[in-house]
Amino acid sequence: MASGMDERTTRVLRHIVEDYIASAEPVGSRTISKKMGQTLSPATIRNIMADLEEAGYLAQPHTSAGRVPTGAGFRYYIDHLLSRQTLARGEMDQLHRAGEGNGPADELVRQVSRLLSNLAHQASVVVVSSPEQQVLRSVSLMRAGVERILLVTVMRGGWVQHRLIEGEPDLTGDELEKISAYLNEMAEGRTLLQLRSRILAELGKEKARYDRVMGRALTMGARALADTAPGEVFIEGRANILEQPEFAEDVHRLKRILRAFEEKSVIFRLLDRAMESRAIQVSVGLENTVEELPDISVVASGYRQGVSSVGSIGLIGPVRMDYSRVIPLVEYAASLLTTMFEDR
Amino acid sequence: MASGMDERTTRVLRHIVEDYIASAEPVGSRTISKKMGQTLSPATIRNIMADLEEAGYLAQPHTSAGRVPTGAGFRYYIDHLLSRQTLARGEMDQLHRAGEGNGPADELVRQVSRLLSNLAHQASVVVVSSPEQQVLRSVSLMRAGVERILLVTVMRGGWVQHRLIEGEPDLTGDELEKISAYLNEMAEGRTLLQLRSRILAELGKEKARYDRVMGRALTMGARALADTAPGEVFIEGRANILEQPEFAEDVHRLKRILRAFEEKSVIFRLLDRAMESRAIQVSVGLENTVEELPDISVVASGYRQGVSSVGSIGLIGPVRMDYSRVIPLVEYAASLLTTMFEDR
DNA sequence: TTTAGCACTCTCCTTGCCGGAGTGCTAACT
DNA sequence: AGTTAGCACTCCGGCAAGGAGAGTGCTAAA
Repeated sequence: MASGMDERTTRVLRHIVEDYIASAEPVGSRTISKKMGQTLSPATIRNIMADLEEAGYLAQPHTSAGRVPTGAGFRYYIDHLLSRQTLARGEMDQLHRAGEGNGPADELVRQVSRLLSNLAHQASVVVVSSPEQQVLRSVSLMRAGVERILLVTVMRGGWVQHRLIEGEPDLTGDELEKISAYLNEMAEGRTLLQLRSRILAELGKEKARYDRVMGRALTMGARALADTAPGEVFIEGRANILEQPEFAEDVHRLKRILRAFEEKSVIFRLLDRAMESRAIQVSVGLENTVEELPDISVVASGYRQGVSSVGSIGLIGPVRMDYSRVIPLVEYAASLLTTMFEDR
Repeated sequence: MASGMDERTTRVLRHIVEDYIASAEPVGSRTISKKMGQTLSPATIRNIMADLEEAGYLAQPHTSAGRVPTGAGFRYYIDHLLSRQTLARGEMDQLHRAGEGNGPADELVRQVSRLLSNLAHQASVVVVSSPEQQVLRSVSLMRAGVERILLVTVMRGGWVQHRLIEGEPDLTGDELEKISAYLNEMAEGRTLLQLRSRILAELGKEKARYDRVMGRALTMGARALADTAPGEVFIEGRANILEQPEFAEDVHRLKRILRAFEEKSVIFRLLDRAMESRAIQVSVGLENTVEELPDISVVASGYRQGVSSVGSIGLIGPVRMDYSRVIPLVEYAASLLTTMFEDR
């Protein structure tokens, strides 16, 4: 049914969607007729529009307003009609500079995200997936208080994380260093997951019971890694979504989305499809997996550390987005993150 | 001039401010007369109101609206008329639970902040001042990539921080551990500031030139601590400010404040007065130090680690805030943070 | 000094009206 | 058979007029 449209019809659809993206207002037959160089009269366009409406791609807010693309309309546009804009040299450079600077990984990621947000006039989100699958570069145990030990892990790619181990009897500095060194050796080059199972395996062996350092290292490691860490979320450019009239007008909608931004789990759900897939993902309105936000779109792409995906970056905004511009932007940002983490 | 008001006048002012806080609408003489048990007629109240307006405490949006307190009116109310509400048992318990749980310090602070925001229906902000003045518990150097070393510092109170040292020639794991151990010993119990000057002092000495481990430790330490870290900002409950009609109506104002939330430095400027002082600080509208936000209030209080202030927590919202409730809330939250960091 | 009374002002809501934009349908045209 | 001109119709948005409501300032009396 979707492909049962002739070329003329799809051209009309394309113009409607693009005009609506630009103007945020229902678009009428007259406008489209002009835009297509008068080759068809408004009346003809109206007929076509009626067909498109019947097929579910357009809707009328009320009789005798213009037409507005539906979710399905946007979907069709994105899948079949979209012609991507090429990014301006300057935009690419800006993103590049943001990502290639010096500084800790999280800071750089934040900057890229923020810039992306400003360029797209949408809110930008980065999720860093739970580091379970990531390869460790080094770990260290540090004293963090009375009966508190901190396990710091640095991943390949420069990601730093720490977990608190509480209620651990005090150790001398020397002991702690030894245990730390032992764990570090065991960790390097393994993923967190691998490290955990390795520790559990070692714990079962005889030797662990007799070697004090080793025994302590293993039990502490096991405790620290027992529960999986949740991963992180960065949201930048919340203010930019006020640029979009759909949010500026409707406080209720704005509130819903701001609330969603405060729930990490919601953001995870929004972006997790993109995390797995290699290609860019666009979910339009109702398609997205989060019931609370049926009227927003997410454009996101995963980025990788070596071969394994470690997170994703994307934009969140109203369904009416300039996809032809926003999709290349997100793709470029994602590839930038991938290269950022490559040589680290 | 301020104290040149008789008790009756101030009572009227108080009622006006409180009514306005509750209703968000200009309040008229009739309302106040009723509220004061008819002891004075509306006409009398009107006279008093006229006096108050002349003195700068009230304003009329237009002839024949009611009166609205000015910034000065709020100021006077806060300084002289305010009677604090006592917190509900349940609210205190909630805050307590949020702060006394297990987990890393930043996580707990976030939770407290968030809860505070929800209880007050305002956005909540926590700043953690640059840790220069804080006492170190332990430090550790970790490998973080090719020619990258990570310096992790844990403060008393459980605050964790890390800085990247870039372009550092590679070391064997063993060397790194030794250097780390050496630095750690030197750091414990000192503030970052002290550690830095200590390092610089040692660097000058002869011995550093001959002892390889020591030399490297000192130069790396010096490099890592060369520039001061900026401190951190957590903002929670942005969505809650939409509860306030003044922001829900006025998109422009909302945008300004959301933008401000994305600039750490602005938040620092907003809260730094509170950081130094021991008492709670309330800055009303124009009083606050940030030109971009002349129409918002900040209620904030510093919290301490031992004797030195290490940050502050507060609320940001419209000038029309329920100070009698919000001030005790912020105070309690601040004292909670102080005790949280005490036994860590 | 307080208050009742009154005229006045201003906002806000409702109502009614008009113009503009857009549609659907029909009949004529190619 | 598809396309288009013409036309009647619908709906929104803006604007003006009018009335209700809330509140004020002033004056004169208590």
